[in-house]
Amino acid sequence: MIFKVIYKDKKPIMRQSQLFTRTKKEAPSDEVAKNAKLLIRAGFVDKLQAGVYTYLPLGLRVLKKIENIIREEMNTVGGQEILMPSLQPKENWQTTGRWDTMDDLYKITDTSGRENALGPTHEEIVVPLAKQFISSYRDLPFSTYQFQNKFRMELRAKSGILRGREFIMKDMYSFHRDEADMVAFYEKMKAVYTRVFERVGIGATTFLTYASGGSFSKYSHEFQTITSAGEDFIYICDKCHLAVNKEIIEDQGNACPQCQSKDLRTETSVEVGNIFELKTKYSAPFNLSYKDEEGKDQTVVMGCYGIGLGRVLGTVVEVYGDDNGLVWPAEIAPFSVHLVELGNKDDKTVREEAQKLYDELTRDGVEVLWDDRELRPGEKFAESDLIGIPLRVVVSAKTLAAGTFEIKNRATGEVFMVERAVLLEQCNQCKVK
RNA sequence: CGGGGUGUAGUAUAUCGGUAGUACGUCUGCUUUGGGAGCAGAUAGGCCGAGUUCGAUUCUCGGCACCCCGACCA
Repeated sequence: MIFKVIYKDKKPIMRQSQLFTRTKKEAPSDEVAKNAKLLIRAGFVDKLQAGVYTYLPLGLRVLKKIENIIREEMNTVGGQEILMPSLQPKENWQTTGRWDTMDDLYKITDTSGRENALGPTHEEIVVPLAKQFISSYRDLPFSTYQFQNKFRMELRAKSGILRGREFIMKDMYSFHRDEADMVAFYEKMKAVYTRVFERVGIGATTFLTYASGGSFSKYSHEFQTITSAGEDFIYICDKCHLAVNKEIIEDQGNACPQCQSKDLRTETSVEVGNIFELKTKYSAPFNLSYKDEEGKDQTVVMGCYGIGLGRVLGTVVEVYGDDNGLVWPAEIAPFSVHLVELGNKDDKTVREEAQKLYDELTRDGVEVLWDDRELRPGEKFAESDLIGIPLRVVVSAKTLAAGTFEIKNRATGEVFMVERAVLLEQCNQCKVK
């Protein structure tokens, strides 16, 4: 009977009494990183071992929101989504030489003695793949991407979910006839990445960061988000909203590469995304080439573009989390509204009102987590703050008597009593389009 | 990988070379209901292995795990 009710609408469970996970009052004593403490306490993730995490229902919802934002943005530049395997033959890695040179490569041997790598990145797979479909300059350019679990044998996994041994990454690869075309695409990706981080909610604290390495444009680029949990140091030019890393400072003097200003401030930061001009580094060893207009063979020029989803999620927690718990930006919040019902066994009117509101909001497409449990108010409030949904709506005997609803903005802490019409408008505003 | 720290119940902790205690959680009952409640009862624990000892959770050695600093990080 219960199952019939739950699956009637083919929608995920959004009633908290049905959620199999639970929050904790205290974080595990060995966790220091804010993201790990809060995400574990709130029941968003579970640590299986160092650097290896399970995403629980609430955490997965956030991860999927981030994934969808990235997907939409990759599609704007014509990226075509695929999914490549984690299990990768040794031969591919020998072709590029990285079987022997990559220290953090997971190597596994099966019972027949066959050796494979667990993919830490996918150049070794995507290049032979592209080779099957590229023969002429007419086949270029194109780009393809995936969301996929990467494996890296970090000697020291750390900072909660910011540096894992297994993590989900969006990796995109672009294929071009020459460097000019690749660089043009690369420049587009800078804008695309900027938009991704804006939508995720960390636009103000994320900086395009110039690093050394890109010989064509003189620089390579990273996207760095300011947070005390960061492992990197960046030097920020607030005028241009960009930054340079330590290498550039050391090699080229401490000036902004755009406006030449020397008025730079230092911050610790996390690398949330990066873009690379691969050029022919991987296309050459695999002989990935095309015929130009004159029928001559030319080597394909490549770029690649990565974003670690878990790292982005963890960074958001580091940036916004407070003493009371998580605080989610609207676009990636697990739910838009936390409907907290302060009911009473003997009085069903609160339950009925909550049900009515829940039905109405969900019909409008608002994602609602409904706390329908019979617990004391303090516990429900504390837990609501911990979970960090942007808008909390309370339905109780008090609000019923007043003929209003109580709403609380998690980020600002502001509480208002509002009429039903205002409430519906507010809820619809924080709805994710 | 070098250095340091820590391993006691689901979580957080205490004590002790001599039968391991508390709080939260969970379960039962009653009370309570606007900021992680109260009473009563129940549940559940010494990372693994070796050594010293009459006896080890405690001391010693080894292993493993986790955390921190560093190195590393397409």
